[in-house]
Amino acid sequence: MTRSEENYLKSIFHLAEDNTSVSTNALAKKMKIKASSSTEMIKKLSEKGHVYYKKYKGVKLTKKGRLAATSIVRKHRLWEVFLVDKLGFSWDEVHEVAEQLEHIKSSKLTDELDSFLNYPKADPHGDPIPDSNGNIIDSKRQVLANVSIHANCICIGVNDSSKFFLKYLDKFKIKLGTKITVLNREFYDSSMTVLINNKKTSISKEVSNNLYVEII
Amino acid sequence: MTRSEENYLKSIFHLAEDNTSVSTNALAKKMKIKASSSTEMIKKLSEKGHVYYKKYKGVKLTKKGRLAATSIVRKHRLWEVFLVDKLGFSWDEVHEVAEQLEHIKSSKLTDELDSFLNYPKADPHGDPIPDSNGNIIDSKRQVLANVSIHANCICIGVNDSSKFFLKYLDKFKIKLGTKITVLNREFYDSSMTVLINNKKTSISKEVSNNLYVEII
DNA sequence: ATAAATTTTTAGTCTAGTCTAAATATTAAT
DNA sequence: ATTAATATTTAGACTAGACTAAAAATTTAT
Ligand SMILES: [Mn+2]
Ligand SMILES: [Mn+2]
Ligand SMILES: [Mn+2]
Ligand SMILES: [Mn+2]
Repeated sequence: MTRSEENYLKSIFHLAEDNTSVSTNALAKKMKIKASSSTEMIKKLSEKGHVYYKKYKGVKLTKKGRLAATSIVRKHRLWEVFLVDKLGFSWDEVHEVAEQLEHIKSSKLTDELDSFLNYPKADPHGDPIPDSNGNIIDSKRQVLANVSIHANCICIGVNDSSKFFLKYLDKFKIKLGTKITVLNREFYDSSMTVLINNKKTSISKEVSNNLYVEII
Repeated sequence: MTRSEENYLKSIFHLAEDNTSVSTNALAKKMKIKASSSTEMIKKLSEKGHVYYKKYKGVKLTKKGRLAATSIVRKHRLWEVFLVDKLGFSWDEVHEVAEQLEHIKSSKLTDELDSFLNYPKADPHGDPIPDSNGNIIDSKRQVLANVSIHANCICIGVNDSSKFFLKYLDKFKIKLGTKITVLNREFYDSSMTVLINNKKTSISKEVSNNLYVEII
């Protein structure tokens, strides 16, 4: 499998973790390539048995394709943990490097890394780490925006791993494990007033929609 | 820089660490490609200022090319240390994986890795690790074959990092740090009798030529 | 139900990196 | 100093993966 093939499979997986059908265009958009290119690659992946493909009907991962995809995701997230826990990277610095490291081919490496890191369940952004069979335990996470008033919750993940969002969170001292108490929600703009580190803070809907929390 | 360009520079470096001229053919042989391919790439590297090239006269690294090459070697060897010291790989398993890891682009990663590993001076095969400026402290290593009789020495490296040789050494419990006393040398086949771990062992010239030692 | 807009595919082109076969230059041998 | 052998370069072809432009299918709007 080439690096390019791996990236296509990973993108298809991310666009449809539930294994619904992914359109040529959606894939092209996600990968920042032209639709004609994704059509081409889809054909090749179909030949190789990684996806089901019917012209004009989009594409779905096969068992084999899904396993390949989750293997990449597993490596990506394990490396992110490594970078943060062992090398002192911050959570907004790891993604680009993990994009490279995820393509290293050595199951021994992946498994030893997993062990070295003490079998982490989630990456630095709270995303679950698939096991080597492609299984993902997805704790039904909910978004802060949907939490009812007066609830106490803990930040357990982010829905947007962009530098911009992560640095915003850093500024407000919000990280995984941070306790958040919902005080109020504005009808007008869906902004929320919350208590973080014993400080009242106002949070826009963009932010509350991108924070995963667990009620306690 | 593409992965391929990096591999060419690394090969040129290994063929001539002393920066003598490398022939098209030697490069092709080392990289297991055809001479025509190396000619092509040499031209491109020359365009980009990584090598000096005069038709029919072979190729030499420029300052810039040498720095690029040593950067790859630095990464290769640091990753090998990581794999052995942190992930429990044996010294005959690390090379293929390091061949992939050496192409990861992130100077922060490389430098943090170096720090995490406690600034190792040599990789698991005793090869020196270049610093980030491309400087290599090469302790003038000598080969066991050249050591005089009755000398006491310590194994500090191997000249052949192939699985075959490394596994041979494992079988005889020879590793970096192992003390070797030279007892005798046969005129006929240049084989040596040596004392290793208090056991008399006979060693062929192939082996003694591939073991670097330090006299104590 | 047709027409318009959108999505998807096809056809043809480009670059990187490889190859084979042929041409040319260099080196070694007579 | 020629000739033979070897090394190197050139020419032309191939594949992977991208692109643009145009054709075809599908979806949406009238
Ligand atoms: Mn990531
Ligand atoms: Mn992540
Ligand atoms: Mn190596
Ligand atoms: Mn090594």
